[in-house]
Amino acid sequence: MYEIESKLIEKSGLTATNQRIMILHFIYEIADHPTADDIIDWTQKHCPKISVATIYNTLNVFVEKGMIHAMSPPGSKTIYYDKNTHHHYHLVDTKTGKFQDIDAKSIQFSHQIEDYAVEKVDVFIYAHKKR
Amino acid sequence: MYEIESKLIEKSGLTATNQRIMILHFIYEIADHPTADDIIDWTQKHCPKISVATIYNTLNVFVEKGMIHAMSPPGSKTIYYDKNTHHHYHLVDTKTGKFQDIDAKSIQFSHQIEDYAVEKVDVFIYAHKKR
DNA sequence: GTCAATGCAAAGGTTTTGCAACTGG
DNA sequence: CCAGTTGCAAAACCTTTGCATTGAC
Repeated sequence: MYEIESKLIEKSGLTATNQRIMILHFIYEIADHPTADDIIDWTQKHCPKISVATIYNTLNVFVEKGMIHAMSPPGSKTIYYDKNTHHHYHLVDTKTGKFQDIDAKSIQFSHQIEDYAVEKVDVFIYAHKKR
Repeated sequence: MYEIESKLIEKSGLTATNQRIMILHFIYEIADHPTADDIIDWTQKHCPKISVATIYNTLNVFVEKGMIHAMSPPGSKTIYYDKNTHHHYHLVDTKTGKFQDIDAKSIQFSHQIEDYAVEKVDVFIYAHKKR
């Protein structure tokens, strides 16, 4: 149980504690772009006495180590966490507020920005489903 | 003086008060992607006794009315304000942390997202200038 | 046994709110 | 005047911090 999570945590040089495993498990296997609050809710139900301090600290450590991704839609200050897999963008459904991963290949960049070395691109597409 | 700002405020059905004019003036004419804090600093120097409550309220009203744009780079919780002109994206210089507007035409979308009606696209490009 | 990780509660910073006072048309 | 706007201070909110305790190896 939780071998994947444990491995990932240890690979980053951290101790695979219950709290960390549960947080990572939630982000990787259960939640879809959760906020810190979502994570607090779920982990506190599934892990007796995990404290918010630990959760915030852990999330910061995970982001530092590159195990998860943090992002916030432009104009919002809410941070959403995301498993850090391949390169993808986000489609924001403006009706539901839900995120959807979309493939990076659906967007092409022309070489207009030639004197810059692009490191990372984050794209937020706000849209609603056509009836 | 400040005719442009006044017109814009009144066009949105609001009273063009000193406070509102100064806030809008700063965002439109002086600042480059300021934060709420930048706006507080500047307006309080140029407008006696403007309160933070008013500034925050005004910013929220301006955003609602579409007079300005609010955005926060993915992963950050700081909100930056921007004059709302034509459709453009942001190039984030990862060395300096500064934003730069880039033309929307430099990015093309393939029609992979056919069942969604796209309303708005926000693109954050993190890059650094080549040597 | 030792160092890292955790929990608690308090502090921190930012934004919002309630309400009374003010102001512009 | 009178609705809309503002200022003040308090509250709300979310996140971080300090420190003592616990837990992993």
